[in-house]
Amino acid sequence: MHETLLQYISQYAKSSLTDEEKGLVSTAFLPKKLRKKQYFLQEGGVCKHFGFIVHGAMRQYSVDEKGIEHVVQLATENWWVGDRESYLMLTPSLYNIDAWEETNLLIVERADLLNLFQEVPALALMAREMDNRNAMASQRRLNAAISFSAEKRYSDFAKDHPEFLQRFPQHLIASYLGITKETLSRIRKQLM
Amino acid sequence: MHETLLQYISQYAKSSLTDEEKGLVSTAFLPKKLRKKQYFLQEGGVCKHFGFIVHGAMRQYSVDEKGIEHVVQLATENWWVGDRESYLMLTPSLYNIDAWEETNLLIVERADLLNLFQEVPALALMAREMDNRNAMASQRRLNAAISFSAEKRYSDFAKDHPEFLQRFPQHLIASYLGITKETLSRIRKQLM
DNA sequence: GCTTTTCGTTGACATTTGTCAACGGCATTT
DNA sequence: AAATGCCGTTGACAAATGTCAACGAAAAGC
Repeated sequence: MHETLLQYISQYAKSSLTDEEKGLVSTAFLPKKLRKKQYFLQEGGVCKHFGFIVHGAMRQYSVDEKGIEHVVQLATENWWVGDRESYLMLTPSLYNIDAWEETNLLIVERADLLNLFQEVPALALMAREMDNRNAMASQRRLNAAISFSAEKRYSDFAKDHPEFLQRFPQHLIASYLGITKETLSRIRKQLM
Repeated sequence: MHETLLQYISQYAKSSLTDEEKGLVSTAFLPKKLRKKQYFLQEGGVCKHFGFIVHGAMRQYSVDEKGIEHVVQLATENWWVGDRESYLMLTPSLYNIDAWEETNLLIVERADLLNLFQEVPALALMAREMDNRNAMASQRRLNAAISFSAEKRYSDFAKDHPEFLQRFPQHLIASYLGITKETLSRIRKQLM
């Protein structure tokens, strides 16, 4: 169960873990199973855990005044879930995070993670690497949102994340791209 | 000249610098003056410096196939400028960064900054704090881009950054919000 | 196996936003 | 003072996208 995570850490930290470090990590990250539609975090709640997806698929989204859901993130195996702002500031989250498919997570508590960063340097390195990747991805997505047409956003997405097209229904993809499901349906039709 | 930066660092690192550390920082950060419209970074170039704005106003933007500029960031006093992706990956940047007003910067080279992080722990702390703030701001802006109408994006922006309304012309604000200057003009008219 | 939900599509129409051209005001330059 | 360029606004119109309703197919639940 923890093997995937341990391998993931050494891969992104570019260094391997000692047996002791592996033990520390395995102790702090607890397995958790989520059923379909089950919440990992609900709007208004404080994000006190981060989760690593071992198997499954999840989404993070906000809900507007009209009750419409807006997907800010889709995540499958080997992705991290959690709301960074709420986690860092201990403020109520603006987002919901739930399981789209039945999902196996390894979750870690805030305090434990902060300790682990001291004890397992590779984990801190990995976290920094993830932060950087996340920052770069956000910048690109933001630029796409203000610069590109819905059609280009979709074809870029399909090129960059073909696996998501299989994994998530079109209305979630549409929401992620900031358009309605009807518009996405028409764009796809036109791309043939 | 360096006073502003030194104070900024201790403020965000929540710790003060020794005289030796101040010396190291002051040596590594070189003053640079940019005239209006002068580039700090051009598309295709690799971002080898980061800049701290002591006085002035700048913008970061991409240019699409039609030659239209899309502003991804506006920055004034006490902001950092640079393209993170290019800086981290040493790849050609997708963005231009230039001075909107005459600007005084303190710039630091990649290698020097990496060394400084070892020698001045407070600087590394500050950088981490900036990374976190940047990540939170990106998440919010992304959510706004896919969730809110142009009108709401503008009024939120006006509430959060009233100083920018004075500092930058409307067509730059419009671009930052992902709309045209005509649309922004009409939105403003309607908000009265 | 049957029922219920979810999903994707389509049509008709409304709304939002963009495009293009023109104009006047204002500041800067010469 | 005149000329120039930049800026914000407006009108007429076009294009993109959203809304609402309906339908059938597929999947999920019972």
